[in-house]
Amino acid sequence: MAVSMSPKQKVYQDVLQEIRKYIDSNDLEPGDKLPSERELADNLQAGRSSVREALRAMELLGLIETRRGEGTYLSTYRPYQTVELLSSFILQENNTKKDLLITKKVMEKEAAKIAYRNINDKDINQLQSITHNSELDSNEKHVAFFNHLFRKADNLLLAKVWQLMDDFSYTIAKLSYDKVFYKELIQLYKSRNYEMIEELFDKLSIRK
Amino acid sequence: MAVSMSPKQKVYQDVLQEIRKYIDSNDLEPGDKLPSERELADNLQAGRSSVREALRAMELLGLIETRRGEGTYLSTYRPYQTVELLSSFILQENNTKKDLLITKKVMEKEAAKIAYRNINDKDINQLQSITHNSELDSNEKHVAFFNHLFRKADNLLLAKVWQLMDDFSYTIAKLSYDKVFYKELIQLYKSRNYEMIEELFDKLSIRK
DNA sequence: ATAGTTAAGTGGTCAGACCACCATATGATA
DNA sequence: TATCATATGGTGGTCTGACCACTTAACTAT
Repeated sequence: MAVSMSPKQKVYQDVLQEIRKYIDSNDLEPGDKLPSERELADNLQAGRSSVREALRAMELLGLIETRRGEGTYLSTYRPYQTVELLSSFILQENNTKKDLLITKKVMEKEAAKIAYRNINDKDINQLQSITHNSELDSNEKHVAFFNHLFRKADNLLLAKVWQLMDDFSYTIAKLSYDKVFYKELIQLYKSRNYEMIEELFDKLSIRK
Repeated sequence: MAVSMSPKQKVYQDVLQEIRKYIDSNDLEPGDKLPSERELADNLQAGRSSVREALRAMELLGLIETRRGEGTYLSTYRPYQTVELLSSFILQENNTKKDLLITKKVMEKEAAKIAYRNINDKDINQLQSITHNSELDSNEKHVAFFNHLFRKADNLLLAKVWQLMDDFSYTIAKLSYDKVFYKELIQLYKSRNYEMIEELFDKLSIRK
């Protein structure tokens, strides 16, 4: 039946605890391999399906990585995956257009500001070539442009959340700023004018 | 076999997506009932075990609540189990921590600015009473303080995402700002000094 | 030695079987 | 009629056993 004598606890939660203990007592580190599902089931005297429920939950949280044919491995935990999943549920509940667009803009502004100190001449060239790329429509330009900035902002979490919002806003309303905006922002990077970034964004009016 | 024609995706992840869609298209709210596991498996042409893997993961995340003999219900997101579990697995990653704290701060700053135009004398009093409430520790004050600001910012999405970040930062590092900070922010609201809000936040140094 | 084949191990998935539990319909009783 | 016990069906909880797809490594045959 189960693993411990806890009466109410579900088996998969027990398994979760046991796996944690196992990791602990064996000093497993990210990259190390966990026992196979069958072995775990056997050792913990639980069904393989229960073990899998625990492992799948861990996988979804980003705690482990699973490779078919190979095995299950510990991974370095980053909340990105979890945040991503939860956000997708939050977003679906609050798809107010206004909230979405404002929040997105906020994140873009902050990315632009955080990225500021990491922007070099090469980046400026790349940004410029994006705005001049005639193969992209205005939305694609927008995404490419800010993707670059988020990368330079070096905050994966911020980037992920923004990405999610962008995906959602896509179904609601496509958004890009006035052409002039991008040029002006690049200009600010060129002239090393940090203060004006905030102002530039504030001038933007949210419209579809 | 599966639900969609996505080849690489695991079934339980497809199921997750489908459930999300189901919730969306049926306008389900917290407290509402989901179809039974057997029914879902049938409708989505997946095995019950796969459906369960998805549901267990959702349960762990606090997205659903499950009552034996009754059914599965949507719940308002409560991260209890997740937080507890994660904290027992967490391997402190500096980048993660930094990303999280910065992102959180960004959202708090923007909330403070957006809320600005909706803040009245009553709000100022309430904020003040929060900072003076001796029954709260500094973290609780922080949360209560910004909860109020997010409410006034009237952007539910921003608030929810912030809440999410706060939940996670809890597992990594408790965070509140210097006592003086809150007083100064209130002061800025009082004196109707919008410009300085940005500066006040910028002065904050993220420290672990 | 090298290339090709085979076998064993692993995760991915499903179907079916019980169990424990809950709500409700059913029916007997007061 | 009103009340309470009980049967029944639905639901989640769990296990078992069976395949499949894929990877790795050992084992051939060349």
